Amino acid sequence: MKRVKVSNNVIRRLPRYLRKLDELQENGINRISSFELGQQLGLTPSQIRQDFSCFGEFGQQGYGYNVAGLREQIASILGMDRGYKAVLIGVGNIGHALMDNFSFSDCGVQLAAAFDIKESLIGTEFKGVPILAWDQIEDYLKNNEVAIAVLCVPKTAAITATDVLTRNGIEAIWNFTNIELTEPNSPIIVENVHFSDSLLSLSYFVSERMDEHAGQTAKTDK
Amino acid sequence: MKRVKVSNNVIRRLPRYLRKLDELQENGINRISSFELGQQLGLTPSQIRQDFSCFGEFGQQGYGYNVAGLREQIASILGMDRGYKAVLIGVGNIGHALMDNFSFSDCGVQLAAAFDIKESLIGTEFKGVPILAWDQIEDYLKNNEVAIAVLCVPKTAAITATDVLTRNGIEAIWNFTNIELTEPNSPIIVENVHFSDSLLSLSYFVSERMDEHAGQTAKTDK
DNA sequence: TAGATTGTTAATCGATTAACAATC
DNA sequence: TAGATTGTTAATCGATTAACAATC
Repeated sequence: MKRVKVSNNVIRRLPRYLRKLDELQENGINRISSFELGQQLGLTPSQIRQDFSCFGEFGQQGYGYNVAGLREQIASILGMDRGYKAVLIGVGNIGHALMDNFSFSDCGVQLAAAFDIKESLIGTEFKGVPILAWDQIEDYLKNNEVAIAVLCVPKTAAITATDVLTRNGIEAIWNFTNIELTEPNSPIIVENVHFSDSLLSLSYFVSERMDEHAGQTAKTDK
Repeated sequence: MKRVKVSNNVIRRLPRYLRKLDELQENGINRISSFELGQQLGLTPSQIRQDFSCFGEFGQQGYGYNVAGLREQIASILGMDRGYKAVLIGVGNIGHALMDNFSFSDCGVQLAAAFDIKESLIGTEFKGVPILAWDQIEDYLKNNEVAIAVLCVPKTAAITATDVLTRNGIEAIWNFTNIELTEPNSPIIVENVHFSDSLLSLSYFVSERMDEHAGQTAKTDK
């Protein structure tokens, strides 16, 4: 596969392409042009073709793209076919919700185990995923090739947990704590899920809208 | 307040500024330059000054920025001082986790009520937030000025729920379902929290890293 | 074949960075 | 005052859009 340096913007669009292609496939559509795809995603056909061209030539002139084929290509680009293993750290509210609701396998990731310090949880299973003692994490990581840690511990435990995980060969942390983990020196990949950032952006857009509206009203009133 | 058209990139950086300023304040630092702030956030001083200049003049030559003052300005830009009310729809796993763990008030948002269809939940309270019957949502929205709906229902209920909310004057939806709600015609503001998009990006970065490493090893081997 | 649509090169647009006069 | 640092204008860089030859 081509691996030129691809911009962050392109990478963030890939999962959206994937979701749209899945939807098209569900609806029995097996062919689509960049024009039509652009319409449905609010992007220009040019941009879509540029995006894909970072990774190869997936279309056919005069025809467009085969939905199933393109879907598989993008899935592969995203690494969904690599069978990455993940461990979940901290089976509290958010951790439990992820185990219950979120389909790791839909992303091609295998949730292999969860870890907690709570005695009543240790040794149990949830949806087929064993919950183990946090004490055993180092052993576990030595014996299993785990790429991703899903960090769901309370704020106070975040730094220590990250240290342990990093020292034991974890490649990436999917960070659900509100702590900024990204250290300049660390080679670990961190993907933050900052709920508050998301809500604050929303709040901004609402405010912007209301101010616009207020401005218009004022103008009309004159 | 200035309300020129501000780019999305700038808006997405505002919550990060806020978090950093909160952290500085906690550490008793009450003055910072764009240079130092840039260092800590991995941004250039120029970018930071450009970003702030979209909204006003918050600094002072030769001194820098007052941390507390700047913090309040950004909070205000984000609309945190407007007391927006929110309702949460669907007290399942993720809904419950949000009510339990997430501090709406830290974002200046008041979670006024939650709604569900489950009999055993209706009429109860969780952390001071009443859980009401979904049937009563229209009434509730007519009698309360609610800006934001936090959508935590199962996929199958998402579209219907959105329709009801939109028709009853909700300004914005904070969307935790995996459904793409953004309709081209609808004037409603939608902020998506797509866990899978986030994990897939992470998966991409891990794959990229591994391919790079594999490439280097191959080269070294020659 | 003619029409459609790709992949890619060139043009445009917007965002980031650099530079610097203003000034605390 | 001299040094520091802002806000802003200009320069650069990168991403998006447009155009078009290639070709299915």
